[in-house]
Amino acid sequence: MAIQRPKGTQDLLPGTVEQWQYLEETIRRVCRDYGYEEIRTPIFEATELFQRGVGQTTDIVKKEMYTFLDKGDRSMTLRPEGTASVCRAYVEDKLYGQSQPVKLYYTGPMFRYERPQSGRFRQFHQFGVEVLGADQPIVDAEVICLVWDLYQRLGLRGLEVHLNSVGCPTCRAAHREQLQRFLTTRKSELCQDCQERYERNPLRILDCKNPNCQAVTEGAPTTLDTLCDDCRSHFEKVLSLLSGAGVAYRVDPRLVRGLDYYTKTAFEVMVEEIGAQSAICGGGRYDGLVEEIGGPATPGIGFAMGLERVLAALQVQGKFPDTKPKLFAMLIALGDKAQNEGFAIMNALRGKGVPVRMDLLGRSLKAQLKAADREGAELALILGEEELERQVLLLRDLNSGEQTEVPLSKVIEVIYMKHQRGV
RNA sequence: GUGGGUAUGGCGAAGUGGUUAACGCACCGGAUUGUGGCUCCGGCACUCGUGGGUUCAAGUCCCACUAUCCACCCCA
Repeated sequence: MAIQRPKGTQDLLPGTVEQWQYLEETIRRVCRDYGYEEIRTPIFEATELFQRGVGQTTDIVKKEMYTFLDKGDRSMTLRPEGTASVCRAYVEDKLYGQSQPVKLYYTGPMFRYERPQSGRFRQFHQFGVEVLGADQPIVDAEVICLVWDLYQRLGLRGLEVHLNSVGCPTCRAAHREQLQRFLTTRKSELCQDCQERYERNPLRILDCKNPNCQAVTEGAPTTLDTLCDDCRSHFEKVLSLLSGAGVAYRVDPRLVRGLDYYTKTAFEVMVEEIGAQSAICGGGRYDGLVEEIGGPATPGIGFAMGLERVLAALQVQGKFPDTKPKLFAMLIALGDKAQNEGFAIMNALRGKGVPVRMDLLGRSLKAQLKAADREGAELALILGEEELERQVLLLRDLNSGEQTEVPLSKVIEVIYMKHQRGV
């Protein structure tokens, strides 16, 4: 059987690629407007970076990484997300020495070994933003506003920003203790996974989708209940800034992000109608991450957006602009000599920026006209032996059917002028 | 990793055991010789994901494998 692409990957074909380009262009424009600069990091990194950065207890590290040994027996991993790499670069390339904060963005493929389904792939694409070196709540708000603004520019509707604060290490410890105390008598009612989470990472029990666990945790203390004064005022400031900016957010005390590095603000943007995987963007603050991977203590915040999912939302909402490239003229040459002459004319016109094409299959006049029509050409430039003899070219308007003769010596000029006038 | 659905020409899609595998779209060719878009005519699957099995006979039944889709876990 013929070789097929790896499971969970996709070939992006003409017709679809234009949609990606549109999305990417919009992203770059927003980033430029907000003063974020692009960073490009390797697509694979030392496995240890993700183990330490993303966290040993996360699903990503436990079961989803594409890890391999290179020829020097070093363990390498195709990046499952972008934040760890950006922080590594911040440290390795000493970006902390530049004026702070450093505002970066990236787009590119990420890899996770999972069973594919709607909105989930093994190779998928993310656009992400990271701000390093600023701990003020205004940064959290700006980053969320950037996301919101991007969606507005794309024309997406029905979005909801879910917001929470998971606190700092201090209040997190207090929360952990309170939560464990709350659950202590009903621990046996929890699902298998949550029983394990009870010791390792009780916070995640709040996020369990099992209806039984949700019932058990009804009324359990949330991270919001146990925030320290600093975290609380930080969160409140973020909320008030977002309200002022007109962002439609909803505080969700049970929102817990799947990565270990988050502190304080955590958020997700959800959109219905694209299937079960409705999170279109996720992010938050990670004030301990840079230090964790060996850099100076540096606050950070960022998000990652799944481009496949954004495109899916644009698709169902019918928000793509028309991007079909428009053909202006089809040059139809009949016979070998005419082809030589026609080819030269086509090149001259192309040199002046006029979109012209010629048949590449040696087809009949009829077939070529048909093709011109199908490709939406305004004009057909017909050059046969007869015309060549008389040094003219037939100029046929494909909309009206009108046909006139133009001397070969004036063709370039005439067509160029018509193109300029848009006729 | 677990569960369910589906696999027929480039795409969509009939076919519910029995001679030559509907149809639509797309594509190609033609309808007086060098003229498109509409119309008409014609062409386009020695074969039904792969491998076994049942049967006189299988695209149609059974088994396995593979692929794909959807869902769970989790996430983008």
